[in-house]
Amino acid sequence: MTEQPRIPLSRRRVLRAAVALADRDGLGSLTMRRLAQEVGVEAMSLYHHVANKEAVFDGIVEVILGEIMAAVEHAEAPPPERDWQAALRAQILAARDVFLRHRWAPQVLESRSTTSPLVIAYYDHVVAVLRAGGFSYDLAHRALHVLGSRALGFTQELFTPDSAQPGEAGAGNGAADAGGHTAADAGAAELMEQMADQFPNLAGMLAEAVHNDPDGTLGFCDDQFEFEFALDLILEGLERRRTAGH
Amino acid sequence: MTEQPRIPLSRRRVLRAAVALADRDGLGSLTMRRLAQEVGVEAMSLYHHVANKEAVFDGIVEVILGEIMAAVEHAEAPPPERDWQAALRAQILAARDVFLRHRWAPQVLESRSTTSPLVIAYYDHVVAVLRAGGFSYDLAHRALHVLGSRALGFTQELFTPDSAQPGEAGAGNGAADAGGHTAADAGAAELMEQMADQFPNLAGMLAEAVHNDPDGTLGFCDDQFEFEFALDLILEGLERRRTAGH
DNA sequence: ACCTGAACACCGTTCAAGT
DNA sequence: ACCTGAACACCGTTCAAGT
Repeated sequence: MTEQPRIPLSRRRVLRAAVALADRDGLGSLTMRRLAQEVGVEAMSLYHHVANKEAVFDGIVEVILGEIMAAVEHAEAPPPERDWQAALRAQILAARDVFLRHRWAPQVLESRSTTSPLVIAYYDHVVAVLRAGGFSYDLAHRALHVLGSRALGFTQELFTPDSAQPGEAGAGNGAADAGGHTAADAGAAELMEQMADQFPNLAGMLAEAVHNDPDGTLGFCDDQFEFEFALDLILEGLERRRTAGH
Repeated sequence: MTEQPRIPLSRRRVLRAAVALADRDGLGSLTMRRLAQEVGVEAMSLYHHVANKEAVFDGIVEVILGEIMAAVEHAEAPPPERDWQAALRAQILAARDVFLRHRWAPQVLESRSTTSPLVIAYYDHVVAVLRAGGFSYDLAHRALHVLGSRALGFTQELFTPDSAQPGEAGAGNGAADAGGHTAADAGAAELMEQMADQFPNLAGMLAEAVHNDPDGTLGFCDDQFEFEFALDLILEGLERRRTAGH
């Protein structure tokens, strides 16, 4: 409609449209029919450029990892021989920026059963940094396990002590909307008390955090701050083991 | 067929069947129709006991978290006031055992958009242990972020430097089976060389690990060992920050 | 109260047919 | 070579009807 279908379809164009669609409407909206519609074609035409839907997921993982590789290359960091911690830290935070632009990407990445060669290449690069920093292969191997997905710049949070995050979350046919219209008004304090009964320790944690931050400019959980705190703790622990000669 | 449908259906029985089905055939086989078949009923009958499929997923998360709570309560651990590291370590490893029995559980847990009250209760207990160990609320909060899902006993591995894991992995209509019949014989060494070219650092890591373990009784990645190494590194890092008075 | 059959609105995917 | 329409085999779910 809005543009004439001049350029012929290609695998690349399909995958870029898939990424854009997931960015805009969430992963649940990424169906073959919707994707076809997005590139102005019938669903079955997609199969000339991708084998099936699994291949689409593999493809968008490739796209995201391409962005990560580019971001890592352009990151400003000291040579790892001089300061491996600063070098790895800069690389990981650069990778993290990509995931902040594509919030659905961790979920897709974790859903892949066979590891993408680009993921392997990324971890190969991490090992290169560690080796340059004086790690044995053994400790480098262990470091990969300790870092886990954090090496790529994200952690899947099971539990955010923040207020409930709104918005769509998955495939979601809108449900679970009943009886929530008192949450913002008088119900807030009541809910707080209820939580204090059931989860006294978390409630205490929450109460103190609110107290410490009266201006409320920062959220209770500043994810970026927490991510860096955790990352530094791990890097420091690894350095300690390295100098201990593991 | 094999047993008469004596006892009437119940939410509890539906959820236990769902867990058993996921254990046996994988998460991809968990459809409303298959589940109904499993309890000897038509698919539509399930809707008298669960609201919809999302409710089934929420339900089996409840079941697993119930198992975890029970396992944690029966774990042998010193009182956290005396040794918080040993106490938390024992709790986390007990929780981990449950996930080792239900390999699909992490994926379901991470797919939930609203955090289960049982997950909150679990993390409340973690904070209790930390508080007893002398943590400020602030540092306890940070500890939750550092631990992430590791507090529950699992880490989602993006990349296992092991040999490719076989078997089913998801919804999987069997695909990607072409041209793999030389993997076990002469192809292995060839593949090794190919990897050495593309991923020199990982290849070096792999080569040394094989050399260090000539008997081959242990895999390259002993996950339990790695999990405990990472956990101890983190616990140690947290203790260091605690005594530093954060 | 609990279960059912038929039907609806979606999926991913195959196949024979168009240009 | 690339795209299409109709069809198939699955989903989750609704609804009116059975006992």
